[in-house]
Amino acid sequence: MPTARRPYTPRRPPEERREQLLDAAIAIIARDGYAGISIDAIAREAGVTRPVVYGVFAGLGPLLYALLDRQEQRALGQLAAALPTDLDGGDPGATLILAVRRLAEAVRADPTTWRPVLLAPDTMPAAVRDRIASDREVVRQRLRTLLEAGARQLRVDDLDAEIAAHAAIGVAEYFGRLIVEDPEGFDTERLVRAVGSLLRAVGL
Amino acid sequence: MPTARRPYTPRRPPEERREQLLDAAIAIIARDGYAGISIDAIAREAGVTRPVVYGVFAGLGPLLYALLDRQEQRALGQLAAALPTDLDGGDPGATLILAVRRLAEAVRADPTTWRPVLLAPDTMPAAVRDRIASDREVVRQRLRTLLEAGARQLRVDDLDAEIAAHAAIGVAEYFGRLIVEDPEGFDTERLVRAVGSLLRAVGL
DNA sequence: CCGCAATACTACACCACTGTAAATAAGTGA
DNA sequence: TCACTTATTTACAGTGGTGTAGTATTGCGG
Repeated sequence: MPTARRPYTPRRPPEERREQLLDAAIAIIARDGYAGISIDAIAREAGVTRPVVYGVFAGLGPLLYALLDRQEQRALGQLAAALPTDLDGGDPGATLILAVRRLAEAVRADPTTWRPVLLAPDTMPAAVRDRIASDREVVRQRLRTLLEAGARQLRVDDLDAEIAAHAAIGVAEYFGRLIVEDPEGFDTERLVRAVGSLLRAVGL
Repeated sequence: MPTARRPYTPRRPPEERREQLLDAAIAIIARDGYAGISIDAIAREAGVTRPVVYGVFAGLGPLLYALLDRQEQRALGQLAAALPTDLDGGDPGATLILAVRRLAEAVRADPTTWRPVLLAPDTMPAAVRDRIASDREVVRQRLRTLLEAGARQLRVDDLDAEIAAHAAIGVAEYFGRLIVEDPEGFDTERLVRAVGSLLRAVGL
């Protein structure tokens, strides 16, 4: 009796297979964390054998890089939508509150996109971590510019915008992780209120 | 010609061997990150064979847990030394600035202790991560109490101490990671000055 | 200086994952 | 319906790690 042959998975053009494999990788990360990721696990998750994966990606590193690339596009898009380009003389406080609410909602609505960015551990390939770090720097510079504009507008002259931008990124990523890990247990409005009273304490 | 026998490493009583192995683990983490950790790697680093490691620890999980345990004692000790127990009617601003400086210096002086706590990736055993999470909660509650006392003293009545404590932990851990990853490139005094001007903005 | 318990090492069986060459099935166009 | 391209599978060789049973060495107490 010959050993039963595995039934063929439906054929897909490479581009479609590629997306499917990235989705499989995300599913594993969401279910088992980054520890569970491997070419083998991804192939299994997609109901496919390893050579299929190698047909589309050169290895785990490139696959993870592609994954980040895809999720990063989405994350940066949501970020751009939440953050103003410049202040235009508008009310900096209102702008901040709006940005906070939008970001919190974006992360809550789409944790799958944000998880690989906010929770990338140091077991990720160096290329991936470097990319995330450089994205973070871009966002931080933009934030710094905004903070400087806000400070000018409010006649604050002793703001260290560099440090402040660091701190803002730190808090934002922290709350982002909180949301990703427990979207239900997070109260966006309470956060917004807290930002509101901080603004009041600073004097608008 | 019989294959050359490996020379015996000097014998050590278990307690001493235990410390040596934990030191070896730390060295690997510092050099290669958490990705490089394994019983095998630790044994090699210590110049010893695997069975020696198994003689002291039941496996990688228990070893990492023991490692965290040791470093955590040191970290919590430094934290306790940096954070006041209560405000006692002292100046909350000065207290905060002192705490910030002490913490920054503590992390800079001893990154080896803090790295496993601040940079524990999700590839760490669940037991380890849970322990870190619960430590964080303890610190956060203490912080919340301090913030409430400070708010009372300053006649601030709309502070959400829960959220504020979260934010403070978020920023503190972020800057902590910055220091651990690049102790030289970090300017403690500049950070302290920035906290100072924030305090001034809030009105002392 | 010798016996022996404590401590270390060797060797093996096993598992999970990697990467690739060769075989096979599935569609597609003539 | 048949040939052919393309996508998928099987099979194998290699790597690195785990955990343990058995054996050798060390160095201390007498």
